[in-house]
Amino acid sequence: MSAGVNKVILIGNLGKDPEVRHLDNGATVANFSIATTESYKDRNTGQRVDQTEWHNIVLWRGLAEVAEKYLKKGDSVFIEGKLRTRSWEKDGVTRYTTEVVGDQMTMLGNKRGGSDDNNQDYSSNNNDSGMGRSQQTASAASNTPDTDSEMDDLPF
Amino acid sequence: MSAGVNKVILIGNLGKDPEVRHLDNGATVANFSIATTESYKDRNTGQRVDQTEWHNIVLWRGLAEVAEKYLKKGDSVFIEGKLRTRSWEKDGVTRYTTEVVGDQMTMLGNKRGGSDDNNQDYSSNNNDSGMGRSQQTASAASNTPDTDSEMDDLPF
Amino acid sequence: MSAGVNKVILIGNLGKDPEVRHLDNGATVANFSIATTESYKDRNTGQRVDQTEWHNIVLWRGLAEVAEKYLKKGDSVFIEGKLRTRSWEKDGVTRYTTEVVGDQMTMLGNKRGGSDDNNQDYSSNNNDSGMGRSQQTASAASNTPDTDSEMDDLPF
Amino acid sequence: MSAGVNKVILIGNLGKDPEVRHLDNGATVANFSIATTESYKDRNTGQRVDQTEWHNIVLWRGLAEVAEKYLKKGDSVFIEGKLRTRSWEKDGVTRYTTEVVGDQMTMLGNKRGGSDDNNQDYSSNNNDSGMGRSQQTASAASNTPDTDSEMDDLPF
DNA sequence: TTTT
DNA sequence: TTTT
Repeated sequence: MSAGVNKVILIGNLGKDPEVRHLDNGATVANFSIATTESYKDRNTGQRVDQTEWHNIVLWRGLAEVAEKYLKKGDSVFIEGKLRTRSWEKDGVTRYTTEVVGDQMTMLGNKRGGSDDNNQDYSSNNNDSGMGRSQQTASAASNTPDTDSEMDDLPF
Repeated sequence: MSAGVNKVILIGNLGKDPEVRHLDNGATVANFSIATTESYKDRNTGQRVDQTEWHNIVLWRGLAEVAEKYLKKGDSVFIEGKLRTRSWEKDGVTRYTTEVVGDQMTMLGNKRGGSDDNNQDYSSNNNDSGMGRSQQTASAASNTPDTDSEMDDLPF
Repeated sequence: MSAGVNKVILIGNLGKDPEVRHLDNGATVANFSIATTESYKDRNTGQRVDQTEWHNIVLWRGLAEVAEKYLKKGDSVFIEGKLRTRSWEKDGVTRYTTEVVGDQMTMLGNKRGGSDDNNQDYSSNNNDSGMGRSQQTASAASNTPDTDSEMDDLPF
Repeated sequence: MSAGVNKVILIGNLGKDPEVRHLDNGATVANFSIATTESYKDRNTGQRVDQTEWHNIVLWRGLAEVAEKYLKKGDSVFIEGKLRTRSWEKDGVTRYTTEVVGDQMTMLGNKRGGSDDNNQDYSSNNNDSGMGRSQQTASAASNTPDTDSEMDDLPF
């Protein structure tokens, strides 16, 4: 349950390879940034100006493992997720970082060849990351039994 | 896994009370229509014209039960789901119906009072429909053990 | 103004080349279908089953011209738009067709080579379809002055 | 044109009344925060925990004026927009703030009565804010002629 | 830091 | 009718 809706939909390119950490509790987390660019005409100069926005993406468990395995700098991805703002201290100053915690990801191609052949969608619910289901879930949350989605074998 | 993205986001009002069926296999399904209205200025007359679009919504299991219990004609809801077109025969003619299969629902208020007090979000993954979790899941898919989302007790 | 929200977000592949018509009033309209595929595990057989959904896309004016020029069978596109159900008579029977009227399109690559090089976004508001703005708008709605979006030269 | 997609969809409640500024160039800008709450079950305690996320909203021109006129602390709104991260200096430290720049808003009701009667949608393109169209646009960008959307008098 |  |  939750009050309200918190949804982000992005298509952009990775600025660098993902940074992936394997936590002590068995969970995997991936961090990377993707860029979206909007261009507009400057009122005064009449010139086209590109404005690039960088989005911090966080993926957990199965999605993080897919990112680790398949995503590289420059790749194009569709990310669906939610906004989350974290605060942290540095030099006695509280700082805030807003991230997009992804729960759905589709790889949209890269320049390494075979762009469309890799166009697949992953969600944080079903753990169909190509390495086999149980393996997938196990590495995402080691002490969680892989019975998380009996209902996703129904087409609705 | 899936190739592509199929997502619908609607906010509209129910034209009638939901029709709810309890299937033999224990599943519950709710059907209702919601209206969204767009107004535009007619080029010739200069008059404002309202154009109302009706959307056929289908909800399964826990969401259907929430709809049965709480949704009435006129209520405003947020629905997130996917498009699905079904075909059926009638008088030897194949007909098509496009529906929105909801996987997320938020009630946005009604005119019966208590609008905001009821503003709650439901998803087809967690079965938090107010009647208790196990009960909820049981009625949605009778022979499915209620272990569907050990991971939703993590805030990410 | 409009009451409610009516939004569709799709990523899929064209089943055929777009059908493009140039209307007498100067407007261009493009029609094509895109497929999204979801796969699920059949409860009884345990087999993976692919379920493909076909979406009827309609694009107007500038977007239609971009489609005419750049989209081909098999191409992958991101489409954002709204649902619209039309009714029409045939043999005395009223039939309904639900379409997605696109107002935003991003080409996500194809198999003809240069996938990412063509990854550009178009909207029904700015008419930046690569052939020059005024030209674009003129063909989209011949008797409409190209002053439609002075505000889109601001980056917010 | 733009490369990629940058879209945010929120439904939440205002934490305070909007702060509205009327700039020297005639533009109006509104800032406010809305909260979305997600609840999850803590693994260890088994308790339900509410996690509230605050989103910084920025609205310009017509939307800002609608916010100034109609939105109050506690009100529920639907916001569609895009993410934008700004940086600013303070005490020699660069700080970042991520905001949602809204381009669509629907008021979903309040506790002051008349919830549904006020359920209307506004966009940053058409300036239909109830005070009359030209007035609306004029205050949003004083030196911009009100010819911005001849095409929005077509229902597609 | 990406991409067009 | 596409795609993986």
